[in-house]
Amino acid sequence: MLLRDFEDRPLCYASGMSQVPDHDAPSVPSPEHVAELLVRHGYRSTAPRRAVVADVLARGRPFTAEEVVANLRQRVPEIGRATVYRTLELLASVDVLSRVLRSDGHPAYIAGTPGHRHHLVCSDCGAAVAFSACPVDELVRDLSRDTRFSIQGHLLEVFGLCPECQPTV
Amino acid sequence: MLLRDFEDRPLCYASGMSQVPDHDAPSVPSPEHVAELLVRHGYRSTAPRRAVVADVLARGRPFTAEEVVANLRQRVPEIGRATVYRTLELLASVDVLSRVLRSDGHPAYIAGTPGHRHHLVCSDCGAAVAFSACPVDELVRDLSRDTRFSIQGHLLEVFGLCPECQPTV
DNA sequence: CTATATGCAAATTCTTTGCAAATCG
DNA sequence: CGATTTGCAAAGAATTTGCATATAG
Repeated sequence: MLLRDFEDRPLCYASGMSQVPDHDAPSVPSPEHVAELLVRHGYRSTAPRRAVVADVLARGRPFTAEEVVANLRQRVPEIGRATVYRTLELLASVDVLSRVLRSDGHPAYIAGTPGHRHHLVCSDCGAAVAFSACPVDELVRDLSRDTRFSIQGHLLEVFGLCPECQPTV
Repeated sequence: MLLRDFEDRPLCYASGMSQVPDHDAPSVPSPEHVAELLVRHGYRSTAPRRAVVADVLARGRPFTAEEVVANLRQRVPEIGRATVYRTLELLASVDVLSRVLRSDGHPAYIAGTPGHRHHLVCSDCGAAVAFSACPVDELVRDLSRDTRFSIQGHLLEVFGLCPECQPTV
């Protein structure tokens, strides 16, 4: 499909040494926490699922199902493509992952979005910074009142160029 | 693929008789306006493109490329699938359409989004209401300052149930 | 044990591409 | 006319499904 290659580029903001006050690299729950979460929801913690979880938690940027498949296949060749797809959906259903629309137009997931979080994503290298300041809540009240919709949720993504990827730094 | 069927459901807010103060059904530019826009951008206004435009402008909710293909094929059987895909991308590039992530997880387009607009979409029937009040601008200033990203744009979608689709009206 | 989850391969669905023929301006 | 656009058919991706087998609890 000729995806933009987000794999082999350096992370601008990996974790830890962030220069970013008030905003963090996507916070990553531990694999154990996720395993427990699955069990709590009545699912089983299996080896293939743990492999997917480990892969996915290590990513700080949006990724597609196929990217996970490709990467996992290298270390766990026997893992089934369908299992990866199913597990990603499962993880999204328990809010370990969020579905996002990547700036290249492909539907993708992003990890580490417990609670109410959004992402600022670099459209060049794909680096993601999470932020929790969400200005949508008040808007939602207005919309709810004016439209009589019962509002369930929202999707907010911000795109831009991270410092490393800007033309003239 | 078993998509949620947004085709044969009634529009909750079609156009005109909106009960929605300050928020409108997605505003639809005229086919002629779009044709002129294409020409102004150096593209040609051709019959197949006009057919796609007509189809697309009549939709008040997010739709996929395949949905347009299926619908167009009924009245213009000779139209090529590739032409539809190409035209949709073209229309998105001149801002007649916006790419959105539909609540069923499928990448889709939505028509009638001139200027800075967002959509409140019913996750049951797919009805869309556009709104222009965007609370993101101030956030963007903060993010820009704090992260040093040069921010290019954002994607905001709100999901909920329209009045018609709520369990107990 | 037994319900759940897996891997595989095949079926579907979605999207893109190459190219000769048609068409807009 | 000449560059752009189209339709087609085929290639290429992405995603889903059915089912026998394996496994967690």
